[in-house]
Amino acid sequence: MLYDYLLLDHKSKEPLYAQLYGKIKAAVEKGHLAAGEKLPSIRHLSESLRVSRTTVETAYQQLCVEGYIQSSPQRGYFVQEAVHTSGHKPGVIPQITDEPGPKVRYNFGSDWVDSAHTDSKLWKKHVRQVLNRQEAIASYGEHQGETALREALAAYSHSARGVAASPGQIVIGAGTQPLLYLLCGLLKPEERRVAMEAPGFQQAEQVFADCSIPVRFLPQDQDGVTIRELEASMAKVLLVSPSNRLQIIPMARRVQLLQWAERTGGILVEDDYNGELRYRARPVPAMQGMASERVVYLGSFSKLLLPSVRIGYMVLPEPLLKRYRKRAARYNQTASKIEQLALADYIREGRLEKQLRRLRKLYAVKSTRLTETLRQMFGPLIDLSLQETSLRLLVTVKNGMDSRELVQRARTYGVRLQEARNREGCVVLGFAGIPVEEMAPAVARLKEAWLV
Amino acid sequence: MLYDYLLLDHKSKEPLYAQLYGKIKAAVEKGHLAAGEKLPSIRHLSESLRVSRTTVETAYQQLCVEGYIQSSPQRGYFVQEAVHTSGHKPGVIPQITDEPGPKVRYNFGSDWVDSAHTDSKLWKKHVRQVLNRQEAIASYGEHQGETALREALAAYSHSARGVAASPGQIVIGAGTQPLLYLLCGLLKPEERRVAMEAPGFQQAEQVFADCSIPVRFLPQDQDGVTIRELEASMAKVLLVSPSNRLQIIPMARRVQLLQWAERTGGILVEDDYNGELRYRARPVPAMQGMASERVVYLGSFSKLLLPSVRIGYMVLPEPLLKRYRKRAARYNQTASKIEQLALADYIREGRLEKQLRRLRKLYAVKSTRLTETLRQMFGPLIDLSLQETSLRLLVTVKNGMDSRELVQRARTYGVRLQEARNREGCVVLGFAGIPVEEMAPAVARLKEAWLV
DNA sequence: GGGTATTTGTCCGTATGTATG
DNA sequence: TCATACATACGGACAAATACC
Repeated sequence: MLYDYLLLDHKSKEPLYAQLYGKIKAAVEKGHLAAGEKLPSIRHLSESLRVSRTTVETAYQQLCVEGYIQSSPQRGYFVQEAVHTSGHKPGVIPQITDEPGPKVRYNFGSDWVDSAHTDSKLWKKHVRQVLNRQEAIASYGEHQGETALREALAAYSHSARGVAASPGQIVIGAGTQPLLYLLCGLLKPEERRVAMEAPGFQQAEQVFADCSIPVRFLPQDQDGVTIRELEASMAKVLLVSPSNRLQIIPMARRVQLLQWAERTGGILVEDDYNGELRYRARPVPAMQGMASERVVYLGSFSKLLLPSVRIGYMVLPEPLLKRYRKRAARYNQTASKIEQLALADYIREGRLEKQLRRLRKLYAVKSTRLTETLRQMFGPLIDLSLQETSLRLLVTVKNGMDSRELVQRARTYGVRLQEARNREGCVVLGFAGIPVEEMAPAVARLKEAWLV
Repeated sequence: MLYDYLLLDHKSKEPLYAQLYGKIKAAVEKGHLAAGEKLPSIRHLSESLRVSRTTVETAYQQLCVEGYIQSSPQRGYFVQEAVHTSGHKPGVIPQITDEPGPKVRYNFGSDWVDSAHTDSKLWKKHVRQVLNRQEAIASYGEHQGETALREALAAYSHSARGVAASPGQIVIGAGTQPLLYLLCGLLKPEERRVAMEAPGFQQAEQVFADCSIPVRFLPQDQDGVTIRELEASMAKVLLVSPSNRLQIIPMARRVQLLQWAERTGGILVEDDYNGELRYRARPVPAMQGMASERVVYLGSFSKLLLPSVRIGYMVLPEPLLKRYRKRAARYNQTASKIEQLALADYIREGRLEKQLRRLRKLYAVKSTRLTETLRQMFGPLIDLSLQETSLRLLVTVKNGMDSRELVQRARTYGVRLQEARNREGCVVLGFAGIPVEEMAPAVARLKEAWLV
């Protein structure tokens, strides 16, 4: 085989792998490579082109991350099916149909994920394997969650997030909400005073409301909640989302928060939503690892694995664990046993970490692409500020419109996005749900909407 | 992954590779990295720490030279086998196990079912089919529960239990507990006064406690809760389990309860636990069907299908439904989407009703066999009282032992069973989990335990 | 149809060129 | 000139999927 259209220029300044990437990408986009078609194997192509296997591998990987092609281990690389259909891909279905309006064509809502890049095949395989274990489906699950999963999570959360937890400290649940209910039940009467960073975490607020636990929202400086406000609030429980903020909480403030907890006997609930998804910045370990005695750690997976898998976990510190054990039997496990066991195997085989690496690369590409496109099209008319871990970009538009108007106008042009709270002229673009190749058209649409 | 103990300080004057070298060296010396343990690969560590591969490589090389670690080409770096002071592994905290006790040979616990009679084959088939529907696993579920399942349940609950519900009134959840939390959130402040029949329904009591809703337990006559006590309690919500009692609630009392609800604006929560499993007596339809405006109906499946499938549903009357709709988006669905869809198909094909017929026959046989065997072996030493719908037999043993002692002694003989609350010398035998052919040996074992 | 050889993606340590003080 | 850090490129080893006998 010669693959002459892929011939590379060794004298060019552009790296070999980049040349190859570009050529294949072009071939896919122009339809020269049909959907489902098999690409030459890494070895064959590297021999044909007289380059190293790594060169080909690097190019393939990048294409893979961006969704042009798909890897099937030990079988080959294949051109993605239907990448460029303009319709909705399965898996990008709106959560709720909030107020109807013009049809949403580009969804920058932060509750979406572009599921084109999940490895549902592998997940299915694991579920199937669990199904074949008769004892797994024919018996009740453990109240606290399957031991196998708790063991896998202890190891994973340690290596991925620096969480120090034994399997016995981990409680599984069908997402964050059931776990929070459980946590509320563990609080002593005098502890039922909760503070949060800012309104907006509706799922949590609802739980506290249901448990009739009063919630205070604390004013913040740029580093997050201040100790002064925290102490003034008289709260005994502070719920923080260190990874889901515009700015990370610097170490100094973290230490202060932990000191507050130890000094006052307070409880720090650390919601590590998407904590492992730092795709660009350097990793910041969970606070739980710094002082596990006063911290409750909350982790989840729906953004990492598949939207349909709703499993979360909570790491309880010793004092709360004691209270939990007394009443564990009164809480039924909410997460599906089969999915728990499948997830345990998935993690144990290191698949989750692999998936994570893949997602990090993908989101790095997406954020770069979005940033570049915005800069290019709007120039000095916008300011950008990328949230380092979450999958959102904070955009300040300097065209005189306020946040509401920006959102409204975008909406009439078929682009869904969110207002930034407390920031005039700011909107938030969640880019997880936008396929790479739709970034440019989506931004173009925004330009139409905003620059009249 | 994270390797938080290796996190580097980019602002430090010390070179990155030197920092890394020092940290790993310290970890090896302190024994945190055991001899022979594999270090993270250069690639992974460089990605995790967001430094270049060379940085990691330089550190590794230096460690290699100094004999701390060893390179094994194409395999990785490993900690040198050498004598190091042993230390505790990080993050491994001893797990607490519940009291062991003698091995359980015969399990009369009421949370047990005899798995030989579940049709797991068919269930597996349905799950597999759902797995093959890509859109099913690659998208978020509906907050209220999958429409397909709610439609199937509306039809099933009507035909099986006389429940009058449209799919829009049905809310799915991972068992009764999450649904009760949700229900608590729907109550107005003045409605937060709950009455129950008697202590013992721990799962529900715990939910009310978590929501700080006071619960009154009402004295009963033989037909259940009396209206007089109900009115005296000033409760606004009454939780009844009509099918999970020793005696059914007669129609007259049912009407009285419904009238109470209508007269006072009260809410009747009907927990129809195992309601469809009347294997001996004539079926009694759900109260919900008699006056759906004031009744919340709760149904579940774990006893019908497979213990591992934890799906329940709640039928909300119009007034509560309105409140629910307003905040539905704030509650995430807890039940597994895949299992919801599999269950929908299962029900739609009429499998659930078939399974029900099978179980009714089976449990009729089991209860007869158990009753007969007990009478035969113990003669006049015991009194039996069979709960008409539930899968339990209330046994009064007249050998002078109290409930605690009966349970304890049985346990040492490898038989697990439960105390009957508030009844001296009584124990509860749940027979769902004992295969028919093991009834006789199990009872013989009890005889050994109790008749010394 | 069951064992064996081959193909293939993937992981790995390594080497080299280059930019920046 | 040298130390540091990064980007690119190389080929060996491995296990799983597949094709072949």
